[in-house]
Amino acid sequence: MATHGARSRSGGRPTLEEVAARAGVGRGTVSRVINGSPRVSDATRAAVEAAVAELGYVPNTAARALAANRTDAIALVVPEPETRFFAEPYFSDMLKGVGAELSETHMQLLLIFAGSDRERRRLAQYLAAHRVDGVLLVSVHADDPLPDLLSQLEIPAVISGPRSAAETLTSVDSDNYGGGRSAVEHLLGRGRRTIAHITGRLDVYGAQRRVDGYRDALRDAGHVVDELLVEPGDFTEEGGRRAMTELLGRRPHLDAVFAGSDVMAAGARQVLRERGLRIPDDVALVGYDDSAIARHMDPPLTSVRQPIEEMGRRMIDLLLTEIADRRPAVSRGLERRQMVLATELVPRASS
Amino acid sequence: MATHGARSRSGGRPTLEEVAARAGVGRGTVSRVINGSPRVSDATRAAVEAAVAELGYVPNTAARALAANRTDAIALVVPEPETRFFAEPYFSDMLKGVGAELSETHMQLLLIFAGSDRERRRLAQYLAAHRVDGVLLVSVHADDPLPDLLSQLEIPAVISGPRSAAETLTSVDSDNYGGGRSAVEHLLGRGRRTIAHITGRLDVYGAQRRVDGYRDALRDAGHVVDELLVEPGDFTEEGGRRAMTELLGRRPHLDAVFAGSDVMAAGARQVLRERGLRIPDDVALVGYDDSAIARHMDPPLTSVRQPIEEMGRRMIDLLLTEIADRRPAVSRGLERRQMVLATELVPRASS
DNA sequence: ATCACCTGTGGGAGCGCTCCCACAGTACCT
DNA sequence: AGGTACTGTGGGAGCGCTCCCACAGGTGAT
Repeated sequence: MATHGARSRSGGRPTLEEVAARAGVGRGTVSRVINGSPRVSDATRAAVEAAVAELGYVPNTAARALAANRTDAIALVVPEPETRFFAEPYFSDMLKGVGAELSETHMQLLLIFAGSDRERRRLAQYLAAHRVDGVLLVSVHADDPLPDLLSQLEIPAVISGPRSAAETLTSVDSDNYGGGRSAVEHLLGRGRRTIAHITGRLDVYGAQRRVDGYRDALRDAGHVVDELLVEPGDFTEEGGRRAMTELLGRRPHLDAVFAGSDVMAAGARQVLRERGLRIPDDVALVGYDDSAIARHMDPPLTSVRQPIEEMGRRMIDLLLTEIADRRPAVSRGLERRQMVLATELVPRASS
Repeated sequence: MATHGARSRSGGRPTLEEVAARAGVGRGTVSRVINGSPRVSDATRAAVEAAVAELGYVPNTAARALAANRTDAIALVVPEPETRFFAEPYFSDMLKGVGAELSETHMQLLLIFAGSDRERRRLAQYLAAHRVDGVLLVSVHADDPLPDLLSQLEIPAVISGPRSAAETLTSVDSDNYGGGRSAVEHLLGRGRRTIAHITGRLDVYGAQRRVDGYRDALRDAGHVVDELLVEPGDFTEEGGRRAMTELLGRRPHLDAVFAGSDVMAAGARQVLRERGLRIPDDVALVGYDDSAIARHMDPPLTSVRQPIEEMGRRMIDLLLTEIADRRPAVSRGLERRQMVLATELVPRASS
C-alpha cells in the first residue's frame, strides 16, 4: 500500500481532484471547465482556471482515453516504404495541409508507414487496439485490404484517391481525368501530334483516370489512340527512364511525352538528353504534380498541378466530421461522401 | 446505469477479465501471460493464449498506460518546419534507422514537428502531459530551450548532434571534426591550395566542428587560414548559391570548395557553372552527407558520408536504455553518455 | 402558495488495466 | 517433525479521468 502510494505520487503531477480541492469545487465542475462545457457559472469557471494555472495542471491523456473511450489522435497511414514517402513531394504537401488543418484542433497526428509485411501486421494490431480515433489513408492500391479492415473495425477513415469508381470509404481526390485531358489538350494545342504517355502504377485508380483522360482527349480531337504510345511506369525516376527508353524504341518519332508524375518526367528527360533530343524543340514534355522538381528542371517542366495541400485539409475536415458522428457514414445509410478538387495545368518551357 | 453499461459494451472488445473467465484463470494470470512474465506454468500459459486467440483479445492501451504510467510511445521531435524535413535527406535516413530499430520492439514512434512558435507551444503541452516515454531530438540549435524543458520534466531524451561540447543530454553524433579534416586533406592531396569553405548554420555545433576540422587540417599542412575563404551558409541550396557568389567575389582564384552539406554544394555548383568554371578542372567541389544529391550531381560529388541510419539506431538503443532505467542518466549520477560515430570520405569526379 | 422547470453543482460508479499482497501447494533442509 | 523457501495463482486496490444521477436553489406561471 505504501509502495503503491509512492508509485502513484511519482512525478507529482496534479490531478483533477487536487485542482478541485484548490478551487473549492467538485471534481465534476473542474472536468466541465476543462472540457469547455457551458453549464458552469462565470465565477466558478474563473476560480477553476486560476487553480489550473497555479498548479500547472495538465489532463492525463491515458485516463481521459480510458474513461471517454477516445484517443484524440488520428493516423496518417502511408502504405509505402519510408523511401517513397520522402522521394515524392506529394506526401510532403499532403502532410502540410493535414498538419495545418489539424493544428486548429486538439487532435494529434501519427504518421504510420506500412510498406513491409511486418509493418502491416503491426498496423493491424495497432488499429485493432483502437489507438486512434480515425485514419487518413493515402496512396492505396486497388487490391489493398486495409480499407476493408478499417470498415470492419468501424474506424472512421478517409481515403485520398479512391481505389475505384465504387469506393465505399469517404474519399477526397483531385480530378485526374480532367488533369490527363488538360495535359493532352495543351500538347495538341502546341501542334504536337505523336503524344506518348508514361502512366503511373495502374493499380492506382488516379493513374488509370489520367490514362482515360489522355485517351479521351486524343479521341475527341479526332486522333486514333496508338496503344504503343502508352507505357506503364511506377511513379519512380528509374521507372520513367525505363518507360522512355521503351517508348523511343517503339516510336522513335514521337514529338511529345505526358508523364504521369514529375519524378517520372525527370527520368524521361534524362533519356531524351542522352539520345540528343532537345526539350521542347524535338520532344515536348509535360509532367504531373507541379512539384519543386518541375520548377527546377532544365528546362522548367510544364506540369499539372493538384491541390494536394487543399486535399489534405479537406480530408481532415471530412474525417473529423465522421469521428464526430461517431461511426462511418456508410453504416448510417448516408450518401457516400466523395470530394473531387480541380486540377490546373501550369505551362512552362518544356512544352 | 443501463446507459452507462451500453456505452461500455460498444465495440464489444474483449477485456482481460473475459479472457480470464474463458481460460478459467484469474485476471492477474492473464496479465502475466500478456506481459511475458516467466512466473506462469506452461499449461496455464497455453490455456490463456488459446483464450486470447479465440476472443481476439487486444490489450487496451489507454488502460495500460493509466495503470502502469507509461505510454509505450516515443517521439521524434524535429524543431524545423516540415519543409526542411523533406528537403534534407538527413531526416529521411535518420527516420529509417530509427524505424528499423524500433520495429524490433513494441514501441510506437511519433513524428512531431516544432518549427513554428505555435507548434512549439503545442509540443510543450504534449510533453508536460507525458504522452511519450522518451524523446529523440534531432537538429537542435545551440540556444534551443527544448532540451532543458525535457530534463526539467524528467523525460528521457537522446539528442543527435550535441548542442555544444558540454551537452548534458545523452547524445549521438558523427565525427564532424574528422569529417571536416578528411575533406580538406583530400583536397590538399589532390594538389588544391586555395580551399574555400561554405559552412552550415553556425548555431549548429556540428557545423562548427566541421569548420574546426577545416582549419586544423589546413594549419597542420602548414597553411595559413584565410578567413575570407570561410563563408557561412544555412544548409539550403539558396544559401549555398549566395555563399559561393560571395566567395568568388572575394577570392576569384580559389581552386576548391568544401561545402558543409550536399545541398549547399548543389547551390555552389550552379554558381560555378554560371560563371563558366569547370568542376573539377577549375574548382574542385566536396560536399557533406553523401546523399542522393551527391550521387546524381553532374559531375558526381565527392562527399563525406555520415552513418546517419546507424546514428538513428544508436539513438533508439540509448533512449530505450534510459527509459528502462526510468530516469535520465544525469540525475543518477552516471557518466554522460556520448557516442561518436566515424565518417568516411567518398571520392567522386568532382574533386 | 403550489407546481413545473430551469441552472449549476457534487460525487458515485465505472473505464480496463497493473501492481502487489496473500496464500496454497510443493520441495528441500535441519 | 518442524521450519524455510520457492513457485504459481487469485483478486483487491488503485491509476485519473468522464458520465450521469441527484439535488439545491432560483424563477416564473398558475
